[in-house]
Amino acid sequence: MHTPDQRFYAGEFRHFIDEKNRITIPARWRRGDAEEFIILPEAAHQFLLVMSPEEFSRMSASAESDPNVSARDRRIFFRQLHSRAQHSVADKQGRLVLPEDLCKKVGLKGEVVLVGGRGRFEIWNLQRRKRAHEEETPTYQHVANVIGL
Amino acid sequence: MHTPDQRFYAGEFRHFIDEKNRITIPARWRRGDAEEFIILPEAAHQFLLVMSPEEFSRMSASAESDPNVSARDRRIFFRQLHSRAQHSVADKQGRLVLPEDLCKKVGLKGEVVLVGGRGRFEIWNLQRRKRAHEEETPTYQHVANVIGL
DNA sequence: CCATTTTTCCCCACTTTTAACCACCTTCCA
DNA sequence: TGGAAGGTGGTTAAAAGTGGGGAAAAATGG
Repeated sequence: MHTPDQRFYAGEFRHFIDEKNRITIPARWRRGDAEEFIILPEAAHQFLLVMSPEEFSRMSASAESDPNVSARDRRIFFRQLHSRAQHSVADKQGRLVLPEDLCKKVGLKGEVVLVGGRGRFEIWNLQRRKRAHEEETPTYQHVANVIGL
Repeated sequence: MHTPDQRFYAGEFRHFIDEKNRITIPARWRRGDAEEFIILPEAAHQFLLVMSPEEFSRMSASAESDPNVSARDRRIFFRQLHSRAQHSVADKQGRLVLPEDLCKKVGLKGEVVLVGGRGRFEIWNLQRRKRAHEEETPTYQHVANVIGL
């Protein structure tokens, strides 16, 4: 249930993107020096998705095999997917350089929120995150009730 | 029926959260040094839930497979779940640092109540716990009667 | 192909926060 | 009644987060 590269990002952190578009990855989320990441904007440009290359591969593989997607759609999807994704390596201080264009797309500047999500994490604009979180809360509470959390 | 990491927390303890948001885990509940825990607020922000990463995984797995939850709701649920949960490790004295924001959410400060509950335990605000306990007592007694306890 | 400008990235430095460690007091039990 | 264990408080050293300078690399233009 826990492969070696299977990361687990949990919690929420507020950090700053500096003048050089660098953002510190929470220390608890780091595994070692010069960690590699794939960065891509979420489909609706609501936030940035960050994950390891392995997680990216897993995600791609699952898209590859989904029976609900036609071969044609799949081809188009992968073309866009790989053009949107960017590769980045953390520096010795554990910071990631976020590509300027991706930041613009999802409205990232100054203080942002890093949100853990299993094998990946998200980077959100502060206000947008607040709104989305509030919108999702009723659903969360509903499911929590159902499963008896 | 008892896997190695399957814990059983029983009883109720009154402890103090200090200036640094540390709380001592009851000695009887400790298993070893540097024990790991996942901390998350209960859905209605009534108290904090504390459990081992294994217990957290089990709980996640049960949500994963529940047939009463739609795929969409499930996705939202997991997003929120992982953003709310925080990872923490006990120090050599058996104390846990509780994240400030989580304490605020459920109104924890100074003296609190630790309540055992199967594989996890709860941390309550004193008054709130008292009220909730009184409200739940009739139900408890009713069921106890039914099952002949 | 070389010179110049721009960008990237590596490293150092500072401040704040975290966590490791030590010390004390109280309680429980032999 | 003394020793050990449990709970709490505080000090100090380490780590985390942030900012910035300068070398290396890349892009640009003649």
